[in-house]
Amino acid sequence: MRQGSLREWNLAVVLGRIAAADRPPSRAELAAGTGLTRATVSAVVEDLLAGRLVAEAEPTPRTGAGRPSRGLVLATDGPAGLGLEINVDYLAACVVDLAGRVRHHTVHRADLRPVSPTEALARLAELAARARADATREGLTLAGAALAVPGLVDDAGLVRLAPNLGWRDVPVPALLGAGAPLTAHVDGVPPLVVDNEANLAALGELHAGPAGRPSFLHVSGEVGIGAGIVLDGALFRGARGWSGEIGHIPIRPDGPPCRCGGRGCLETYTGQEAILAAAGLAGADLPADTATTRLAELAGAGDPAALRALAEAGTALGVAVAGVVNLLDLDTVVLGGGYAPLAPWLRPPVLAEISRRVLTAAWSPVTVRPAALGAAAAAVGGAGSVVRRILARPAGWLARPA
Amino acid sequence: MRQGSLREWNLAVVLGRIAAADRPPSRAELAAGTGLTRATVSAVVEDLLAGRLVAEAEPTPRTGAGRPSRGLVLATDGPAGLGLEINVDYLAACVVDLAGRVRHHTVHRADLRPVSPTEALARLAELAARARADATREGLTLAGAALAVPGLVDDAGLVRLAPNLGWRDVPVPALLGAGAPLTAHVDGVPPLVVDNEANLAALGELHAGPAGRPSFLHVSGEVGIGAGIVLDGALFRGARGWSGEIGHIPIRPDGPPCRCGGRGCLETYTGQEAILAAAGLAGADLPADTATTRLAELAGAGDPAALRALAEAGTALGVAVAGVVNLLDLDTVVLGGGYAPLAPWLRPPVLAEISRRVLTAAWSPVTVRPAALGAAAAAVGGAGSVVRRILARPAGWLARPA
DNA sequence: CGCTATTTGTTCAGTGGTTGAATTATTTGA
DNA sequence: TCAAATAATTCAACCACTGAACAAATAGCG
Repeated sequence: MRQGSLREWNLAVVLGRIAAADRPPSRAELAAGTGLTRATVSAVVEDLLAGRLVAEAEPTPRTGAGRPSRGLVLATDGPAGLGLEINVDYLAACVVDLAGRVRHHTVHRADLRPVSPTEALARLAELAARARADATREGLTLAGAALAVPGLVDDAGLVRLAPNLGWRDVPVPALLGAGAPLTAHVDGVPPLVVDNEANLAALGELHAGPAGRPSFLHVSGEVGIGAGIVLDGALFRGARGWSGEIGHIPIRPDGPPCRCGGRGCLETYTGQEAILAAAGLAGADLPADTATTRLAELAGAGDPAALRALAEAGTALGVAVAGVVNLLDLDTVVLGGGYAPLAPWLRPPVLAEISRRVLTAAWSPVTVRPAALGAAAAAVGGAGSVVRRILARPAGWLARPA
Repeated sequence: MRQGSLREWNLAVVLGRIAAADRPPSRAELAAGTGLTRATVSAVVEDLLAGRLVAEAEPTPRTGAGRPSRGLVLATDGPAGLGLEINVDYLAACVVDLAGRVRHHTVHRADLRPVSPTEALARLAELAARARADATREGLTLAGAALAVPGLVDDAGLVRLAPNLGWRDVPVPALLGAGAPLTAHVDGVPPLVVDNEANLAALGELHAGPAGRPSFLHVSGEVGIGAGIVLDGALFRGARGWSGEIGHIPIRPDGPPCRCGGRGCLETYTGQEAILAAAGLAGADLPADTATTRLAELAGAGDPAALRALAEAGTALGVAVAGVVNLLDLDTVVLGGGYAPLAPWLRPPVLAEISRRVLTAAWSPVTVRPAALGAAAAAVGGAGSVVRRILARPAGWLARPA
């Protein structure tokens, strides 16, 4: 560790406190909270103010005796993150500022399966350009972009396999034109990172949820089933970045064959297609989200086939989730993606399996809840991950060439 | 971060490099490796030498031109860790020095099930006293102790549940007399930490194995089945410290009932008792380790019942492990505890299930290997965790009152 | 044997960043 | 109007790292 690292570290510590506080903290409060002296905090805050990462809040009318403190808030006219998402039946773009507010959000519904990767990415680039224009108009500077894809992605942004999209070895950053205005690498990170949809959705849930360092499993039920694993407040990506393939956890070793080559995988019981088929909606040939909405309506109306399909799917999901909870000792499971609207019916059987199968459930219960973020959660999560990177290491942003 | 933290950090960085190096590094090499100047490294090393954490190695006869370098090694007469273990059929104590060498090791075989916790811990205290005397004779200073228990342990060292030992809510630190000579808290950590046997065994494997930041699953097959999860070179304990309960992952949701209340848990297929019963060794009433040895002999001799039992157990284990590997994207699975001697027969079916069920196995193979540490791996791992704590934060040790 | 090249480790003035106390700024309450 | 109280800044001191110069120790070579 060099000498200058000290200042870098303290920039991150102070900025992190400002971000985590529930009300704008003063310099004095930051000093008390961090253990640094007020002199040091003042110097650090001066750097942050100069770099447009924080701003002084409007003075609050009533405080008490003494010189009034000036609260510090995250800047809403500084850097922002661009979040993009390609999924089977929609494209999305959004912009999130440092404070975590969604400042722009577009969702474009269309079945992407018959479309070539090149064409799909061209359409996405259009959405991105519009988002960028919007951001510039509001005085924001895009600091980077994250693209969510429903598949396995390697470090270079190559989409190795996106089965439900029919993609294989698609070099996304090159095709997306590397997002012309984002060409500068900030702090060694490329301007566009491509990541798995489930990972980014879990990140979104992490930052939308309560503060702290939670551990939870975010299950994303789309055509496939992905999971994002958050451990101690950090996304766990696995040795090669391919963690979370929960869809192929074996439920019955001799169950129906799965396209992965195994038998009785979770996906054959709880994948979107399996649920819809069991509910008698298979032939309808509706777009996936419409079909899910329809299923929720039927279940709400008490349709027996729908209720039975959801109960069975929930039980299979519960078996898999119970194994994960036993293994990782998680206290929360989040139902996201296509499962979020179905949560009222999936939750009871999942909870039942957990309480049957998790050793420690008796002492400390496991929470199962729908995702806090709605549509295109992965896009929002991706945009959030961009600004989080700046919050975690502000020195890199402050030292940028521009 | 205070100003002094800089030095604290650099002490840890330099000490870590010395520990990780495969041959004693010189101050100059450390400077080149860390990016610090030689002046700084010299100052840091002086502190470490004064604190008896490192020592200068014997000068090597041949070097080349220039002033000969003086290699630095971890001290073997400084702090050491005491590792203790209570299991169903043995007690163990060992002492590990900073360099990771086992300087003392005693295993005392006895069936602990009919013995009261108080009596068992009294016997263990005796082993610990002997280990301590040995350590003192060799010039070592015990810096702390870790006790491995086959059960769920909370932060305060209370054993909530050790089913195979028949323990429930046993306040171990109080009963062990808190190990009289270890009463000082070093750096906020109590002198005795109690932890799960599988966790400590995994830690032992982590440090005995190759350097780096590996991610692996260490499966410990004793009477119950526990697993220690190492992610990015760190043990993952879970939200409440109860991770790794792999024994109750569901294999067949409608399989035989398990004492946990669920059905078809892994333990009902691959627990020690289940394997022995399937091999026709159930009635023999041998101590567990003897029975395992006998089973290995039978399998080695080609006994059909033994081979069939092991193949079936390995398949069930493989199903569970495949799910874990899919979920966490691990590249290594270690067979430890009672599984280590059976690894030649368990490995093929486990590998077969992994290659059938793990999506990414085709691109990057998963290694399945027996544990590197032998008997009482958890005791060695626990002792190692004590000295690792010092290596990770040497300033705390250097600043100790004594 | 003496000289040079070479590499290691130490010394020392210089610098960046934190520290602690004193000082200034701004408000409330008597 | 003034004292009390709290917030923020200023400034000399200090700590740890930096860079360059220097001393130490060895190999190679004539």
